[in-house]
Amino acid sequence: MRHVAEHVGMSMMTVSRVLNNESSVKPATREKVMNAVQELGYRPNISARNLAAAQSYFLGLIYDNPSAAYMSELLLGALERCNQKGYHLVVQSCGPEAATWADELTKRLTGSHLDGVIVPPPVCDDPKVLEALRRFDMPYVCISPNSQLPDTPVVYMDDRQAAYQMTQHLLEQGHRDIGFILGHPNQESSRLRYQGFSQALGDAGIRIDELRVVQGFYSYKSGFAAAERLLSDTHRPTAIFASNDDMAAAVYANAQRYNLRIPDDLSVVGFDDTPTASIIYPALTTIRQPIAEMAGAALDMLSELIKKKKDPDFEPELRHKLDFELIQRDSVARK
Amino acid sequence: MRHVAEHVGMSMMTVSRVLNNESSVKPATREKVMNAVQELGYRPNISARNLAAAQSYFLGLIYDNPSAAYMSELLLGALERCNQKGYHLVVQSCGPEAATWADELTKRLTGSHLDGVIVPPPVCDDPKVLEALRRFDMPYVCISPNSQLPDTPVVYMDDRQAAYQMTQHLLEQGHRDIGFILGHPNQESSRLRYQGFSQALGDAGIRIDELRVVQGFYSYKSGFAAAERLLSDTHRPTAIFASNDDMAAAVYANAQRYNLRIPDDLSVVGFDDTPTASIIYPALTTIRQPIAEMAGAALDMLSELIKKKKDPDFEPELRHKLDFELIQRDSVARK
DNA sequence: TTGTAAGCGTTATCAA
DNA sequence: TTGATAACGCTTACAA
Repeated sequence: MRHVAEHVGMSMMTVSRVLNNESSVKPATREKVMNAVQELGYRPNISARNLAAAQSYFLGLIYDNPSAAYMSELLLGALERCNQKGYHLVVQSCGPEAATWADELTKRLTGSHLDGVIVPPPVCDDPKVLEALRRFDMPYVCISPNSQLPDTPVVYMDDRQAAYQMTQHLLEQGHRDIGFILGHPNQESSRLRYQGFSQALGDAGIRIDELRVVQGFYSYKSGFAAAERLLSDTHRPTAIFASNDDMAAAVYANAQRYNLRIPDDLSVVGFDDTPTASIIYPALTTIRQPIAEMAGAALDMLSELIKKKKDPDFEPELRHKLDFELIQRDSVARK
Repeated sequence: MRHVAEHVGMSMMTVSRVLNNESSVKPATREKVMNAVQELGYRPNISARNLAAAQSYFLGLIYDNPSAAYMSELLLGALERCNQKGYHLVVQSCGPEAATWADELTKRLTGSHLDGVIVPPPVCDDPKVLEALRRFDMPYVCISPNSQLPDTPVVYMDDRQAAYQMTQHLLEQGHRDIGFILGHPNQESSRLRYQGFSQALGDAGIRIDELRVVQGFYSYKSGFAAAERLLSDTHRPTAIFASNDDMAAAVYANAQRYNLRIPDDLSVVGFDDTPTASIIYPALTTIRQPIAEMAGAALDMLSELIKKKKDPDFEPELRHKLDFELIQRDSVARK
């Protein structure tokens, strides 16, 4: 940095200010400095900056036992935005025991020099975790939490609306007798997806047959069992709406045992648009969750919150809703 | 750190030495310091350490357009080991144009304060990239590169041996007429897997039918086309060995169009053990690549290389072979 | 709008 | 085996 300063005949402070985009620099000076930086190929030393500014530019991502596909997309999305914004991501895995999430976190947070953390499900649904975070005065953003507390920054998607739209799609294709496989009872998304489904049916004036709604747990295995209940019935539904892609894949598997061809004998739709959806045959019609975008939005929000910590007048948005997309592939036939 | 030093009545230097595991500390002193560290809940400031030690504890992971599943496992594996060793991972995405990988890299490396980089495929197969790395005197480790140059540190798996063993498994189940779908012609793994296959056949005294060996490109789509060529034959093979799981999934899809039941009418095996392998029905017999372990091993090797940079007498291993695993599931039947 | 001086928390160096 | 002191490269706080 000294080189640059000498090169333009100014003090290091001016260079520093230019590099940090501070407003109190004359444009001409700024440009001169920028040129010198380019010319000399100068890059600031991150450690020195962090040390002096008492900021680490480290962001935490707390996770536990997630679906690998979900985690991977989240990670990639977060990583990319981090690179853009000059942050670094520290991925922290909590233990699998729900009771200790908060303790684990406390341990890791103590003396870690994180500027903020991103909290995806299911960790964000532990009130103790959020409480610990607040105790540390650590900025955080939750992703798709079960409940949206008023003072908690969140990034989310409208699961209810997505399920509603998917059900409408089935209805438009002439299906009237639709089976539904629920997600995990502890997760709000399950409830929302079911709500969207039943509301669409209600709005179309179709009475919901409770025998057609079976419990699943978002796992392949649970989906297989649920499909069994739906398909073993002599009077089968013409379409099945599985609350996620893994369970939809399980419906495919079980349908084969009954010699049912998809979509001719049975239409199937899923939710999430994981890689699974394109690799099973026929390719699955599903809802695309913008997971990577969520991570990006969460990072944006987090950096605002960090800014707010220094300048409390600043009032960042606390909730950000992202759009889903209904992806039509080959698993739905006209009835 | 001062607190700790005062607490044990010693200088900060001693504390520093204990924390860095230096040998020249009396065990009694070490223990006392450690206790104080525990008691006071002291955590070193990473930025300050990096600044003083002129090490960043940042490691780069250079990637481009990888299979999401592969990347995700690699990432998670690398991340975990990084956490253990006190490193941080900076994930760098190169552009998709092969011509510019090295340039991209040069740009990112200039002034970035990375201590070393991990180079997974396909980036590690660009000689210019390796050359650039050497020019920067930047320690690096390649993962599963196409060619193993003598002075290049690598972590790899024995693809040939794995394919050999898989073919033996098929042979043991009584299959004699086995179709093979090749991987991408530019990737050495394709060649090795095919070598293993043909060698196993040769060792069993079976002549290889060249019509049974069809080109694929590791993609679902290419696998589908390849399967078509194999299955449209009136005299069909009794088993198909696809060079990866995605292509095996495509064989499943195509088999359905011919009303072939797996494994009764057709046995199928894959390679990689991606999540796909467990989500398709019936679950796929395949080879598990220890991707996360490779990342871990690469990190170990990298930290040795970084050590060597300071202490050139030190001679770390330059190649590390990891074990694969043959995972038997439900896609192979006795013939 | 720019500059000066002090210090951020650690480790390297040299001396004891 | 331990300690004193000077960096490390940058930013904050204040002064000009």
